[in-house]
Amino acid sequence: MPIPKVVTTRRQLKEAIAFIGDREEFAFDVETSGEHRGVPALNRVTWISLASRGGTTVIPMGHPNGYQTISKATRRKDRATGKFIPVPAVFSPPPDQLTPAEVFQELQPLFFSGRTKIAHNAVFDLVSVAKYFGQIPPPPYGDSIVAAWLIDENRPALGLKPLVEARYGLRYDQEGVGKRVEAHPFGTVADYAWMDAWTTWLLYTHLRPQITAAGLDGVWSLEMDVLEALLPMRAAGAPVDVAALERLRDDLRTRIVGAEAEVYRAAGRVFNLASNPQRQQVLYGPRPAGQGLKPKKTTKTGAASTDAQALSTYQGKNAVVDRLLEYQELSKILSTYVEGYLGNEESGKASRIYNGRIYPTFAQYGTVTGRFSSYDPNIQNWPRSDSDIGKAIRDIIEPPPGFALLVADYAQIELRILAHFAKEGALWQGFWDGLDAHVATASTIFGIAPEDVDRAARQIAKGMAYAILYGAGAQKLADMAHISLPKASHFMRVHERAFPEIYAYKDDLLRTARRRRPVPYIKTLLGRHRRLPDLRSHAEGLRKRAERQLVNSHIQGTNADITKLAMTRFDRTRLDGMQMLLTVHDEIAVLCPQEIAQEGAAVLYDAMAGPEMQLLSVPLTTDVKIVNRWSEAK
DNA sequence: CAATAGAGCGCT
DNA sequence: AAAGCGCTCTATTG
Repeated sequence: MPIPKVVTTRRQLKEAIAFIGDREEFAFDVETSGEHRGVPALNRVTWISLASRGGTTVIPMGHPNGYQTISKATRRKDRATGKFIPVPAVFSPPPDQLTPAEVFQELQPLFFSGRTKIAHNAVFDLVSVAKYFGQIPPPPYGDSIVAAWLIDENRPALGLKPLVEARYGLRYDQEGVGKRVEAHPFGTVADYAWMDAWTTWLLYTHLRPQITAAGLDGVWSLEMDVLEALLPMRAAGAPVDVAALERLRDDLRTRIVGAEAEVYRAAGRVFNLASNPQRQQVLYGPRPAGQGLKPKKTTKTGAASTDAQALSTYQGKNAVVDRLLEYQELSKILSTYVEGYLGNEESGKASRIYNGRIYPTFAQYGTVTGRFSSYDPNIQNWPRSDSDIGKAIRDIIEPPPGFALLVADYAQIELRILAHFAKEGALWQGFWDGLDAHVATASTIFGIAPEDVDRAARQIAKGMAYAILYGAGAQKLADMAHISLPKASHFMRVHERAFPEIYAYKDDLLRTARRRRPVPYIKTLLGRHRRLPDLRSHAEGLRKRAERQLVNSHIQGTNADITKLAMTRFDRTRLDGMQMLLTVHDEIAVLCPQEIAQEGAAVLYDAMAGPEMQLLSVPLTTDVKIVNRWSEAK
């Protein structure tokens, strides 16, 4: 029996499910509505479409519209004011539809079976439907966005529409139906949702064999396990102390008003502190209107830079500079981390806190190196705990009563990975001897005993380590370590003599990558690829850049492999009540019932650094802290 | 009005 | 001529 195209009756639903149920794997896609349509823990699913070999179906369950009956115009000009006013579309009543309860009850056997559930960005769709099932559908999973990313991590747009257009030359959403399905007619949305499931199926069946052909089955399996670990995280979100955030808002607002006034007083004029052209005038314009400072730095377009680095020369010497830097710090925190979450009526910012929780999205496909990215909100760039303001921000994560926060991070993991790849030498030995890596490096470079290494020497060594990782030049090192350029060059030469194995590793890696066809690439510890076409560029600047990216990707990507593996291990071994909250590249934070905090910490430790995680030829160590607030961890 | 670019800045 | 991100604001362009 063929599959019905649009399902509005129980009989059709049973037919559709019987058809899909005959298959081992199926793709699905949800359309969501409501205030929180982008938050899968809270949104309302108004359509679900299913596709598999030979058939695709779409199931509406609460679409509000029928046909569009009056005008196609979306806005009209007001005669009196000349402004545009939105015109609400007028629709006929929608057809009778099944309810979500009816639909998900029937879908239960399909989703809670051994069939492979495939979607494009599957975490979103799986968590969206999990609410209706009362639990998260089990693996196996497939994800066409992850597949496309593993095959080409450099692709700028991984969305379903760009991929479908690139592969099939097909464009089916010119009007942006998917952005707001409830604003479109029933038939339009039916076609749209149907296409989403169908194209997801097409893409997946096209891409999945390519994963195998490219030798990426290992990372694919890792990423599907990561996807599984992300589901409960995304479903639960992270609890936030709203009252503390509001107090912080009030405090910052007061301080900013003062800071702003002080800038104006010092400058002798009022201007827009956030406008670069105006800041340039005030700082670099001739006296008396401006401060007459000499620009120390230009932006990439050649303008006089007013960033903190450019102004640092005049710190303590010019009152406008000092006050401006203070203002800048406060206003960054307020707008990004406080009002960005609480919302702000005046500027029209929406709140990002729902039921006392934020729901950051961790995109496992969000970077070219294999790391996660985080957005809406980005929780990976919260200010560090070494300032009071940073502490206050981090501390808005509030464990519920009876819960502790476990915070674990890998110690110097990128340097350990570097030592592992270099296989031998002073860095490698230093990790085995349990030395502080930077102290050990300083001791080697300067030829002094470790106990004689002072802070300045350690700072230079640390700068050196990151210079190697990121491929910085002598100038950058000089800036970082606050030393002269000749000194920096000298230390870099000494470093090269003291750690020949590191430079041999880099050369080797470059050679291996260059030999690969058709495009040069590296493989991380767990087999992830990073392609760098520019490694063969004839433009020296591009080629050198690609060389730096290659070394960095090898190390950063291996770090991502290890952290992602640790997350999957944690997900499998976590005790009842434990919940992963967030991950910041080399760090994992977890909620744990207070009474099992010790056992929980041991489980987390083992997941991150237990015997099975000793994947490197140097020890991989982790520090797990049991705290009440995040800032206490550092 | 919406989208984009540029500058700037938070993090590992 | 330092790798990888996302967010906010202003100014400009469509």
